[in-house]
Amino acid sequence: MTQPPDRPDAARPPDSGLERLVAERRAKAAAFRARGIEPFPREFPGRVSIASVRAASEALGSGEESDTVVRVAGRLTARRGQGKVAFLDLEDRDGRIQLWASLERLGGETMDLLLTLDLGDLLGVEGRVARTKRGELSVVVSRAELLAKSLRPPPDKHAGLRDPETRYRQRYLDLMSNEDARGAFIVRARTITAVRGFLDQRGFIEVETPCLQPIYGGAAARPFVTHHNQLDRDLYLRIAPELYLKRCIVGGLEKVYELGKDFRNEGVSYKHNPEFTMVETYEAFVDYREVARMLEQMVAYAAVQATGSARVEWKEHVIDFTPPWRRMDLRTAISEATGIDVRIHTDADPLRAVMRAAGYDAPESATWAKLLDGLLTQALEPTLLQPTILMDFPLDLSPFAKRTPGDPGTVERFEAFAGGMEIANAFTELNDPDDQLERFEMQQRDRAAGDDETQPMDEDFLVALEHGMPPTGGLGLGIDRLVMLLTGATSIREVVLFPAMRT
RNA sequence: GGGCCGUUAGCUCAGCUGGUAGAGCAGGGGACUUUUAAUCCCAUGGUCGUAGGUUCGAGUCCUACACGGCCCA
Repeated sequence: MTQPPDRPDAARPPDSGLERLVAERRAKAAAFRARGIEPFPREFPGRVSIASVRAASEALGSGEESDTVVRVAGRLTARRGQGKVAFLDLEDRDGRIQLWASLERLGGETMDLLLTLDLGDLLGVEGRVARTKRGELSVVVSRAELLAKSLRPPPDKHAGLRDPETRYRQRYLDLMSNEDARGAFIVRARTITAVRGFLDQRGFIEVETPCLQPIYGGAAARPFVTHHNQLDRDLYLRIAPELYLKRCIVGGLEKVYELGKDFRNEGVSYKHNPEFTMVETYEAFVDYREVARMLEQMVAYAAVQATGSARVEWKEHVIDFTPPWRRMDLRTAISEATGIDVRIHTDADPLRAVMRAAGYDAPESATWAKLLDGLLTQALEPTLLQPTILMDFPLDLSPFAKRTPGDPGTVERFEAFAGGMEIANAFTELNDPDDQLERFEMQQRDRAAGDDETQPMDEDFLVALEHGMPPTGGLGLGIDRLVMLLTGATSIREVVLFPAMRT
């Protein structure tokens, strides 16, 4: 396994490669101190971003030097030339710019500083902006200051860091050496800002509800268990904020959302991380059809804000989030995709037989609803590349959704898919406390039958519903998966800064 | 959980049928006043993921394990 490098003072054979490189860097830091240069100074005032320098200097012609003096700071990523003139590349979060250093302008001491620096050191410079004869925008260095000494060698300046394990475990190395990695997290930040802005603008208020919950609920998942020492009781990390957000609706907050982490004790895959980010919204007085309209507008808005377009490249395709999205009835979609009509096979045994005959996985213990869900996952979901809203789910899979009038086995629920993944889940919220009690009881029966992803009974939530919850449309949108789609990432680990790793 | 692949210098990677471990970059010494992966010369840097096994001899073959990646469940 690839371990993070040992500390330099750790016992190891003398003069090993890394130890020597670190010793050389430490010796340089000591030499700076001996000359009265602090290798870790406290500030670099007046610094502007490299991107802003570039934007302000577009008109500068080759061979021209402007009167503008700028102060830029960042990491030293490359150096060309030595002796009496040198070119260095300085990189900050949003850009890279060449530094042009000459003995003539700088004098021996500063020139020596620049030539003694190591790649990876943090550096601040002041100078006029110029464009070289060959057209490269540069800062003609008149002052230079070491801002932080890097004591360990950075990844390769061209190839960057490739090893996926090191990229995830030491993400800072990925961020400093791979511009794409940095870009993905900038898109992520913009996406979250856009989602918040969209909801705020529509009159939602952002609320915060407990992550540590005495009873978990709101999704079909196994929880993490933790313990409060003083209260001497176990608590669960939330699998969803749903039941608390509905309490807010009961209280009259009318339109609420929460954007934050949920925790589900399940396997890790390209689209699952045990902790992940979800936005849940609840709006009083609307049903799931209105939620669907809001979702497609919100996602299209976020895509434009984060990437500049509602059309994004995904693998070899282009996904177009422009509303309206395709809407299909779940059962129709399944029979079109599989040839299996779940409206004919209305019991578990015949459906299981047909599924097995068609080559699908159909566990003996699965109920009819679970089998249908299996068909969705196996046959339909991977084909849903363009944004698609599948409407009307089996009641058994949806303990918090309102029944469809005149169709007792069905609820007003939709899931949205794109890129072959589920990205959102929504329903007309169940607000009849007696029906809710029945649903909890159904869940208890399923648990007794061996299902370990059922909802535990939540009496306190029922009491809240008994005080009266307005008709409400609710939504959960997976932020990580949305960001995957907006960045072209094929693994959730590419959009989670510090993904879960073994040990 | 199963299958396949990977783990060699700080980084990126070679290393064939088993025969004393290589390159580029980075780092060290030197040359160079407009470079763009700068260039040129010199020297340096390795418990080949871990533990066993086969063999006269293992980076290479076998087994187990660890960690990772991809696919499947």
